[in-house]
This record gives sequence, structure tokens and C-alpha cells, in this order.
Amino acid sequence: MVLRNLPPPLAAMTGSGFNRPMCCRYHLSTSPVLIAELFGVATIAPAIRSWLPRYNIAPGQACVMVRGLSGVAPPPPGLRQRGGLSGPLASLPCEVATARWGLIPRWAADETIGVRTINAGIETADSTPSLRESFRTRRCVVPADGFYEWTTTGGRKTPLWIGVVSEQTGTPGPFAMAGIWDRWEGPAGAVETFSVLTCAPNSLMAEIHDRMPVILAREDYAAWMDPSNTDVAGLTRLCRAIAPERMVAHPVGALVNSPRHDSPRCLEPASQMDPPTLFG
DNA sequence: CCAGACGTTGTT
DNA sequence: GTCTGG
DNA sequence: CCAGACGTTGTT
DNA sequence: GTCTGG
Repeated sequence: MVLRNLPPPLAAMTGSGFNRPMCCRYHLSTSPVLIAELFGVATIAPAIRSWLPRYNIAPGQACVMVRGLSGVAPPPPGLRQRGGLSGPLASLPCEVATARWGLIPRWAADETIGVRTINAGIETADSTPSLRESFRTRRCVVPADGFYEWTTTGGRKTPLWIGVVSEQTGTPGPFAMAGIWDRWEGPAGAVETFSVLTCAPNSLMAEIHDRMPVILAREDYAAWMDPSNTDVAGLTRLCRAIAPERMVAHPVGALVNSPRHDSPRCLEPASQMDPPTLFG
């Protein structure tokens, strides 16, 4: 394999491991309030206001999502101005809400299907029964500050942190993974869940995996989340890999391996010798 | 028609 | 709910 | 994704 | 080895 897009030390330690689900851990340290501000979202669900920064989010856990609201008129531009609402979603009624990672279709007999719907391939999202209705009418974005992937070299597994460079600032910052959601009525009440869409990888991600999460361009947020948008072909076209130049990756320590560890140390760059061996 | 599945990934 | 298999 | 469990009985 | 929990 030719490794062109990772820095040489990173390229040297990546191996061929292409048999895992995609994007199964991620990091969101930006607060929902700031996400709302950056995205131009007017509504924040009360339950999400107590969200604390997370550095190691795993499937099955409560997460943050942004979704379009049906039957709510957008505020007129004047009111938008007075409310200080700007950003890519200022013209679309949206809310920042919470949902569990692992989509449970509304018709499911039990919630066990949720362990297999962490990701949804864009190639089949509009045809497969579990995902089709959500793809057509219940699209969302899942804000993140980074995600993790594991790469195996000579039997040794190394976690990588992967970030996305903001077009505004030129530095890694919050980004939006494309998702779909549903609401399932369970014995203990309603459960809202989501799945992260995946697509074919760009050249950087291809060194690590054969899939990558769909990361939306800011100018596409509103079209993606508009519940009245029925242009399936157009929606599908939005779900393509972002440019590799907009991604950064570095190895991190084994701390992140356990979902019980959830601290800023999970992000800390590790040397390629990490974990240290007896003889360095 | 009913019954049963319904997902991701890749299968080194 | 919606599709496939029988 | 990784870590960790992986059984029986029956149930204040 | 395989499944669940996080």
C-alpha cells in the first residue's frame, strides 16, 4: 500500500485492517449552546443544557444531535437579527436535542437492532427498510470535534484521533456528521435514536479504513435537515467524502480504548513508541 | 397470501 | 412500515 | 470501536 | 468464539 496522505511516522504504523464498523467513538467537547450559536439553531432541548464535554463517546450512549423541526415557521430575517441568530441554519427551524446512538426503527419489536445500526451506508440508506423512512423524512446532523479509528500494525492496535479543519478558521473545530434518526416507543417510553451515515473514503481515510463518516459542508446543513426536502438524489449527492486536506490525524494513547475513560487526555498525541516497550 | 427479516463491515 | 422468500 | 462477560435457579 | 455494554 502506498501511503501518501499521512505524515510518514503515521503512515509507517498503519496496517491493513478493513473489517470494522466505521466511526464508533467520537469526541464532542463543544457545548450544545455554542453548537447552537455556530450553526444558527434557535432551540435547545432542556435535557441537553446539562451536557458536559465528552472525549470518548461510544455507541448506545446519549449524544447530541441537531434536527429540523416540522411545522414550525422560520423566524423572519428581522427577528433573526434581533435574536442574534446567524449561521448556516438561521433560516431553517431546528433544535439541538439528545438521542441515543444506534437507530431503532419505529416498528422494531425490541431495541436490539440498535447495536447494528450505528452506521448507515449512503449507498443503501434509501432502500433498506430500517433506514429508508428515516433517510427520507428524519435527517439530522451529529456535531463532533473529532472521532477515533483504530489501526493495526504487526498485531498492535493504535488508536488515532481524527479532526476536521474548519473552513472559517483553518484549524480543527466542530463539524457535522450526517445522520438519520427515529423514535421508538418502548416499554419505558419513547426512545429517540440515530445512525451516522458513511461513504467511500477519501485518500487520507483510505489509509485507515474503507469507509468514513459523511461530513457535511456548512452550506448544505439546511438542505440536509429540511424535513420537506424530498430530493433523494440531491440529498444523496451531499453525502460524499470531504477533501482529505481538511482532515488531520494523529495517534493517541491506549487510554481511549476503554469507553470508561472520558477525559481530555484521550486526545493527547502519543509518540509512535507509545506504549513504551522495555527497550524503547 | 403469510412469515419473517429488517444493519454495519468484510469475510486474512 | 416495507420488502423478500416461500 | 474496545472491554468484558460468557451459567443455573427463581425472584422482597 | 461471540455477544453485550459502554
